[in-house]
Amino acid sequence: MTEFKLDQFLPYQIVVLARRLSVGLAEIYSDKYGLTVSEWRVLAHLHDAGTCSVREIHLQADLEKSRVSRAVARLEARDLVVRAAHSGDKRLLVLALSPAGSKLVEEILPQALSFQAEVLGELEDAEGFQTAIRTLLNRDD
Amino acid sequence: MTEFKLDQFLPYQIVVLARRLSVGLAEIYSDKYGLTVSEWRVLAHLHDAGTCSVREIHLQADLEKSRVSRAVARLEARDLVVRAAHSGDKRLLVLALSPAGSKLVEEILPQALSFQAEVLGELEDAEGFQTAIRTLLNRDD
DNA sequence: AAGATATCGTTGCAAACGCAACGAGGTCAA
DNA sequence: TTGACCTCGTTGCGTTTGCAACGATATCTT
Repeated sequence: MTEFKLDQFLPYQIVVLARRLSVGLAEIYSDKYGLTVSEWRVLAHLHDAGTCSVREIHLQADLEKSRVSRAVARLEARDLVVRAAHSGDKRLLVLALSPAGSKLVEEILPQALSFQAEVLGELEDAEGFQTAIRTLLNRDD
Repeated sequence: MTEFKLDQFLPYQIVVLARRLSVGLAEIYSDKYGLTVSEWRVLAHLHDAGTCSVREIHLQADLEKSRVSRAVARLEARDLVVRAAHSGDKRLLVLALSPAGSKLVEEILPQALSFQAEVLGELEDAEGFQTAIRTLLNRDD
C-alpha cells in the first residue's frame, strides 16, 4: 500500500495556503472596502499600468476575461474606473482608474503590503522562499 | 504613488501557483479518471485514514462539509466508497474505500507523487521550500 | 428525566464560476 | 475590395460554490 499523507502533499499544501492568504487579504479589500477578488486585481493592475485593455488585465492578472469584464462594469458603476473607447482600434477598451479609484487603491496598498510583510516575517529564509515561488511560476510558460 | 506590482505580490503569486498546480494535477485525477478535486481529496484521505466520518474529512482535507457530502454521494454511486451507519453515534457516517476505490487510489497515487517530485525537482532548495510552506500553514490555527 | 444546546450530515438557494458563442471590428491575401 | 480568418469585450448558460437552515441524534444542565 502506497504511503500517502494528503497534508504532506505539496500541491495540496499550496492550495490550502493560497486559500488562507486569500481569506486574510479579503479582510482588507472585501470586509473594509466591499471589493471582490476580481475587482481588487483590476484596481491593482490599473494602478501599475495606468491604462490598459480588458485583455491585458486578463493576461496579467490571471483572470478569465469574463471576470474582468464584469468586475470592470461593477467598478465603473461605483465610479472607481473609467471605461473609454480606443481611438485606433475600436475593438479595444481603454481602462483607467478614476480619481476616486486611485485614492481607494492608495488607501488599500499599504495594508496589502503590510499583510505581505507580516507573512514573510514568519519565515527564516524569506528571500529563498520568494525565489522558489518565482522559479515555479516561470516554468512552462 | 505607492509602488506596487501585482505579479510580485506574494499572496497573488501563491494563488496563481496554486491554480497552476491544481490544473496540472487535474490532468491526472480528472482527465484520466473523471474525478473532481473534492472526490480526489476524499479518496486520498480515506486511503490514509482507513475509515472516517464526513466531518473528519471536512476538517482534514480543507473541504466544506457540503462538498464532502456531495463528493461522497457521487463516489458511492460509482462504488468507490462505502457509506455505513456508525454503531455508537447514529449521527455519524462511517466512510471507507471499496475494493474498487482502493485499487483506483493505488493507481493514482504514484502519478500524484511523481508530479510532486517533478515540481520539487525544479527547486534549488526543495527542503527549505517545504519547511517554509509548513511554517506558513501552521500559523494561527 | 426533561428541556435546552450542540453536533452530524444533507439539502436549498443565491451568487460566482468557467466556458463557449456571439456581434463588432480588424487583418491579410488574392 | 471582397471574403476568410482572427481578435476584442460581452453575454448566456449549466455547474459549482459557500452559506444557512434543517431534521435527526447526542450531550449537558438542573
